[in-house]
Amino acid sequence: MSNVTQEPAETSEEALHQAAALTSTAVEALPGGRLASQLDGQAPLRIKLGIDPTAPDIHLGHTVVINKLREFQDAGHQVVLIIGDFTARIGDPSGRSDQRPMLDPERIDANAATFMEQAFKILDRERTEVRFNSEWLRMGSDQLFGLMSKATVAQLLERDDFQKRMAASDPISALELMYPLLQGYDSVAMEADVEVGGTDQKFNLLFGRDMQSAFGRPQQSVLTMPILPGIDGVKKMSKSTGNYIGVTDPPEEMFGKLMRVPDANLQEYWNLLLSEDPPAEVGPNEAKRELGRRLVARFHGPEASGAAEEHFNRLFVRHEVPEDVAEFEITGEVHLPAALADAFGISRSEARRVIGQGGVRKDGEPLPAEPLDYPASALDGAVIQVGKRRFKRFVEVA
RNA sequence: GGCGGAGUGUCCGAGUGGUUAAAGGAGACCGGCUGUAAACCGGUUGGCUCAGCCUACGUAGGUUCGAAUCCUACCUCCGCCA
Repeated sequence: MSNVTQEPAETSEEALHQAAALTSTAVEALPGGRLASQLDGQAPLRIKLGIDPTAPDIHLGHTVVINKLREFQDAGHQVVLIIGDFTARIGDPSGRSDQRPMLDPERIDANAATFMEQAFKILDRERTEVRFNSEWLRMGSDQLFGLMSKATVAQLLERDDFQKRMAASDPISALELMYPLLQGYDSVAMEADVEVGGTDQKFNLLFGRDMQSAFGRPQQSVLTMPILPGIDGVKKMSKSTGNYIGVTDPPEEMFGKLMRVPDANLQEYWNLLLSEDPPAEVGPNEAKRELGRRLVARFHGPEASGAAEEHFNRLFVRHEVPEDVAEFEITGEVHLPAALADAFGISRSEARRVIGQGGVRKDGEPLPAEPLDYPASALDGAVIQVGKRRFKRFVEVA
């Protein structure tokens, strides 16, 4: 029992080499040297990634970690993808400054399904085991109490997120306190050898080790990956802050969003998403374009990438109307604020404001603040544009 | 269980009876400059049948000519004591 956690006396040259390669883009690999000695064993390692299906879409931030899993797969190891359908009901407190609402089960299931679908754009299906953690976490209270006795409140409160919240007098629910215990138990149940996550997951990942040792299991090693900033270049990429690029974003949108990433973040984006340095000999504009081409090609295929760039040039370099603009049907007398509200999903008041600011164009020409009413025939076939990137073709119908 | 504090717009945060749709900041949006970058500059940022009207300051009532501001109850959160 006691010798399972002991490191072998010597680690082979080859294992050291492999470990170095696998940890090259990681921020930390803990504990030091453990991965190398694990790699020395002949059996494939079980690499765990826990995912909370709180949002349906994978964005580029997630792909940093998923890419790492792929590297492990390519080296012959087994990935265990854990869909946190049970833990999602609690909500991971990591990086949170407030409580999360509990999610309902149907939403979680739907999210999990699309999430997996998207993860397989990167992962090798053959070497991926997908499990839902409700499978083992939906336990009886006896077992749950046993689990809870393995950790102290002090340990659970140690984490930075909670310290901050307490300092700010923000609430922490007892349920949230349970999160690391449950996630840690995932590692026990799945016999994880390695767990991968963002640096914001460090506490949870390390807690998994504590749980494993509490249950007399060998302890996993932990790999933390850098957090990709969102397209604002500042905050962590996430759906809720709206600064994300989704894996399923249409090609033009993905390309466009990548072009909006601040130059200062280029290096980071290249390193984390392509595992390369940006080309030194070209300027930031071209480096960003190349980033866009490659990523669009990865998720949508090479043809899509060319089309996306062309679309970008058309709209933002040549300031032309996009090729295919969705149509919006109008009839009779058109009250512009109302039509814009319906066509673009904004309020009528907002529509009025934008018109007043010269932000609404008809076939490229700004519309004046007056009049607000037009006969449908005057707008028939015209491309109406709000701001720089929202377009609708108005079409008169009888 | 007792005592005390707090709940304001997307978020943070001023505001303690009347020019308060509510200071300031962040974010977002529009425009300018550009490489749709960032930075910077200007404007906007509750809704609507828009020179007016309606709805809003935890919820429900009440006092008052008039309330985000005072009173009562309730809900939620925080702290201290037990």
